[in-house]
Amino acid sequence: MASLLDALNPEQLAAVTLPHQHALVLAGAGSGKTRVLTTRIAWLIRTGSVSPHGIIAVTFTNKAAREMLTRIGAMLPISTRGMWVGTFHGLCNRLLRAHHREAKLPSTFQILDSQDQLALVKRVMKAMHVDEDRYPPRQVMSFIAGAKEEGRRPRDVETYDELSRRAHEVYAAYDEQCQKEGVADFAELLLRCHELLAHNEPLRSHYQSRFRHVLVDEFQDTNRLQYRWLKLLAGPDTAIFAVGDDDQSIYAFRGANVGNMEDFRRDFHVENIVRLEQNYRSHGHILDAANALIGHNRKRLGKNLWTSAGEGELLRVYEAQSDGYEANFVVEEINALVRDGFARRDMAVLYRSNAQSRVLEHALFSQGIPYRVYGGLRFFERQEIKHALAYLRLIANPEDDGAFLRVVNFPTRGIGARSIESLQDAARAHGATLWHAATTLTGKSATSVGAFVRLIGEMRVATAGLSLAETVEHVIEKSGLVAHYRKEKDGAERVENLQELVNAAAAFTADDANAALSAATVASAATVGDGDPAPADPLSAFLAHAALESGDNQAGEGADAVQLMTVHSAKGLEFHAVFITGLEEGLFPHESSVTEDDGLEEERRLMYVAITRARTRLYLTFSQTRMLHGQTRYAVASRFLDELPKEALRWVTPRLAYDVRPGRLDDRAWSAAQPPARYAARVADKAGLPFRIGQNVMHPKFGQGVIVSAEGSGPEARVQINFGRQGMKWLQLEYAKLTAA
DNA sequence: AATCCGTCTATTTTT
DNA sequence: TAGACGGATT
Repeated sequence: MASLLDALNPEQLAAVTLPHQHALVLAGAGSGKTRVLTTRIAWLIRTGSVSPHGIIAVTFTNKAAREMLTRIGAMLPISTRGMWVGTFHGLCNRLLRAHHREAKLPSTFQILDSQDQLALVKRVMKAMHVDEDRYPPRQVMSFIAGAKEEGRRPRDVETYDELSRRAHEVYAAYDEQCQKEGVADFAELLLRCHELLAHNEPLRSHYQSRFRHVLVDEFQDTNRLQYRWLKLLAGPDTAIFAVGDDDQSIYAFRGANVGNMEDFRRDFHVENIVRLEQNYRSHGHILDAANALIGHNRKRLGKNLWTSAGEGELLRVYEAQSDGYEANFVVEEINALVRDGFARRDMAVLYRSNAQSRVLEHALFSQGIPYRVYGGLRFFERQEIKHALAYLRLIANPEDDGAFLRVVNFPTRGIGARSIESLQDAARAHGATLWHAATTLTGKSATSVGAFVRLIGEMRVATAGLSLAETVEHVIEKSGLVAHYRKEKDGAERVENLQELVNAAAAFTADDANAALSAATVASAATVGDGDPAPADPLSAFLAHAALESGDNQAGEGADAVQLMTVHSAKGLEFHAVFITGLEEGLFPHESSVTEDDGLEEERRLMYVAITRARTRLYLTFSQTRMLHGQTRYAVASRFLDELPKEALRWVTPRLAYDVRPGRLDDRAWSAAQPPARYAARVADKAGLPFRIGQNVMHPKFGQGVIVSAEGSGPEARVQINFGRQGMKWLQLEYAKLTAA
């Protein structure tokens, strides 16, 4: 026991050994959050206060769930089987599979990923003759997802405008269609599971008494429905152990509700609140900067990180003339760091939006520096994989219209738009699925649709006795997918991926299926049965796995490469050296955040997350000009730079030839941008304005700004000025009292 | 059925 | 700027 708790600091120890009561752990960045969570679980089991069977631990990502399992496994001699550790969606899926009848789902129900979901929304809208231009499917989809995340079915939804009224109608039809096809989108997993527990008292009390400990990771990221789900799961003898950091809440845009932390405290009368403030990651100046920055936020539970590691290096600030120069600076510094013996994989270049990666990649590539870009297409999202999965889905559940449409004519088998349309008409007329229409209409006839129906039928028969891997192998061959991609000129990689899918299926049977599906069933004589099912249908399980865990996005995990990613995806990671790039008003903080409620505070939290990724060295860079949407934009430095303590910063921009302002290294003049002369000259000639684009100006009301663009001439002339935190303004030159600054 | 071309759009993302 | 998408063309 001692060894388990040995290396914990007093706060961590307090959290780990809390009594069997609800608790909220405010875990600052780098404060050993995962360690506390996993040690808590190990401690509970070791002290015999609960069996693995009585624990459920919820995370947001599969990665976090895996990490937790690995670490628990390392701490405990016993098997972690029987313990429910997973994502909200994964755990709900498990419950729904186990109780599919009560949840009114077929045992083989399929999970729609966002791609599938959007396709279904479009299909429903088309059937309803809803104008896609007036009601963009994406917006309708997020309306539906948003409603579900609030726990609302169509009958509970309030509409407020034209779009929401129409979206509401689509929602109703969409839900009906999902039910007909036996498919569930991501939000549906949670909502359906919530309803299952809410409406089925025996089931609810069964799980409530089973799970004596509910542990939640990243609690600040939970949405309303997830919180309600947790509340349902917690019975009178359940203790919820929630770990989170309100300062790292950066997912409000997808429904995360930090307010859940306050609500939790109130709803559960939480008395045990532990703050983990000792940071084991970053040096002093970095933490000073992080603390000072986040101190500008009003809405906080309050926390101050400290370290015993010493002050360390100053943060290096660099102002570039253009995004290209900024990238070059980053590359030079990376080269220098490599020369000093640091691993590239221990350096990260962060940016606010993905579009910024291009210039950086270009610079890295031309210098021959290996790099890896996070994000992008994941394995199970690839076209060829989705196609193969669609065949598999049809074998498991032919009513799946999405899967049907995806492959009915792929590879092409002479089923054109008109035959598909007549199928859709028939299906609609009978209120049935496409499969139903196809089988009843064409029956055993010699039409191409009939041939497709037979193909699927044959596949189902042929794979009935096969292993999962053999099934996949059979399907990718017999469907003609492999042959099709062999013929295609750039198909080699796709064929490889299909082969990789077979491997994934083989691996799945070995590990995941057992871990996920046949976890120890501690005999529950309960009438209810337990969510530890006998490995029901391996194919459905594999398909669920494919939807819930979309796989890695890139190969080359092991390579020593510089890591490029958005600040969002850097959350939870740490690096020796971190570059935060594009620190400009309008970009970071992003311009669309100023109109959102609490948008700026969320941007600031994002910056806080970015800063706290760095262990020893942190670069903050921005550029005077940036190519955005095909246009050069002039920008001023991000206000976040002003919010950092000067004592922690070291200005590293070399004095530029054109820049002769005195004392610029010391005073705040650098926060106004000076564009390269060549841009200014060209535009000034053309527009004939007294002011140049890129020029710094002073306005009596708005203060200092930079001219971003101009239009018109003479008395009509107007200029657009970026006043930094005052925002972007169009001013008529004739009236605006502008002076050169 | 495949390819081409014009139009549109552009924050962040996991499941 | 560049990628995605939809419609039209070959």
